[in-house]
Amino acid sequence: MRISELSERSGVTIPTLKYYLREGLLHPGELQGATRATYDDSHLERLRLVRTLVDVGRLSIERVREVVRAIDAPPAGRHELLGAAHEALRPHPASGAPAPEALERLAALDLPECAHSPASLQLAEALTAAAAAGWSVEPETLARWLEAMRAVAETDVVAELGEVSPGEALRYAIVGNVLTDPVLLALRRVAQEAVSAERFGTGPTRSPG
Amino acid sequence: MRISELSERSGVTIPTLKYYLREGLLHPGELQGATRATYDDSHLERLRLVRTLVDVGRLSIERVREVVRAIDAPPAGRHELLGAAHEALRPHPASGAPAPEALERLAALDLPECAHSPASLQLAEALTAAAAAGWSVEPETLARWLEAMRAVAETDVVAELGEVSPGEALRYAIVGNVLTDPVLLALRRVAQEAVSAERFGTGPTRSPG
DNA sequence: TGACATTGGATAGTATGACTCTCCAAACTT
DNA sequence: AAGTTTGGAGAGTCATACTATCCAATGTCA
Repeated sequence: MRISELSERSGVTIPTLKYYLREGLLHPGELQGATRATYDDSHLERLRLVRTLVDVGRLSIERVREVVRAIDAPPAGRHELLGAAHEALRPHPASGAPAPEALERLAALDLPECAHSPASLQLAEALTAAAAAGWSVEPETLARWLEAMRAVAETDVVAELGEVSPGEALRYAIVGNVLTDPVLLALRRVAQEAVSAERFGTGPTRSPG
Repeated sequence: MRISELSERSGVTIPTLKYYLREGLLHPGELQGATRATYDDSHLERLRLVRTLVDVGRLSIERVREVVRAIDAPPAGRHELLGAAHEALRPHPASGAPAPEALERLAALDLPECAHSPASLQLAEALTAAAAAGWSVEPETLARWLEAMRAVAETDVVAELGEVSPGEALRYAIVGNVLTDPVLLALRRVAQEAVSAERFGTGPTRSPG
């Protein structure tokens, strides 16, 4: 298909398509002369990925470029794949390096390959940011939350078991996390409301005194 | 204290402080003449809130303004408080209104006051966005995740039980969610790695074939 | 075959958000 | 009295993510 059809079918304007091509978010179409190129389903799929990362994941264009490059040249091992996905999804740098005491706390969770993975680093950074803002997460709380997230992760990793290519598995892991992170956080809020309703009653208005 | 001291102690530059004052993120200091005003600990605390929301929560300035207004004029009821907190923390509008089928799915979770809370709406929107991007979350998965998040929420709401003012409780709920959402997501990734390691072995590199 | 639309590619411009800078006169400090 | 600091207002800056314009070379269709 030509660029105009790609634009129509993807819902992305031609100027934006050209921008994505320039920025390396979209691989070039097959050139058929100086002023003609054709695009195919791989471009449509890529655009869906890009729009998901941008709209839902709020990733910057630069981060999206990292993601598509990783998907186009994925690591070979299953485990490295997950690391690459988590690396791609790391939150924007808020406060910087994790505090030493945050790293120590990871040891208490007895995880495999503790402080070496992107996820562990992410956790240490999140704990550091919370501590800096005066919020402490108790060790028991952290352990309990980890158990809860383990139950969630059981569901997650099952999805990556299929015999697909590394690039496909990586894309799957990234898109899956980007799309379901908001679901998970919304479920947390819903659960908070449920617990609150149980404790304080479901009546529409109650004064706190 | 004067603005220069407020700047030093908070780590926020004077121009930015003036900007926050203009934008209503920071309440005015006590005027003591045309060119003098004093600030106190309430300003320091407010700045810590604003910086947390901006740096960790990535909230826009406009959203932060909503938050501080809500904290300054909070709803009276305990339950409305949580709703106000969730309203403040709603994700940026990605795809818009939730699909009808997403709303139907909430009914299957047998929650109190299902489709009326900000959190339920957030969940419906997240499910809609996922579906639009071609990702379906199975009902059993959703139910399982809800159970997991309920365990998390038990810890959360306990923190709001204290006999504090509504404004303080609201601030607590908002800051708590903003600071621990990243912790929770990082724990999810860590758990994914743990599960992956269990299934595929902990060896540093394994080819997928 | 020739007018006219489309394309790839390059360059420049725009909109938004979040600051940051500059001024000014009126205090305050010394 | 000289010099610094302040509150307040307005304009300027910077980054990000597009969006618009131009151009010559095709392609298409009457």
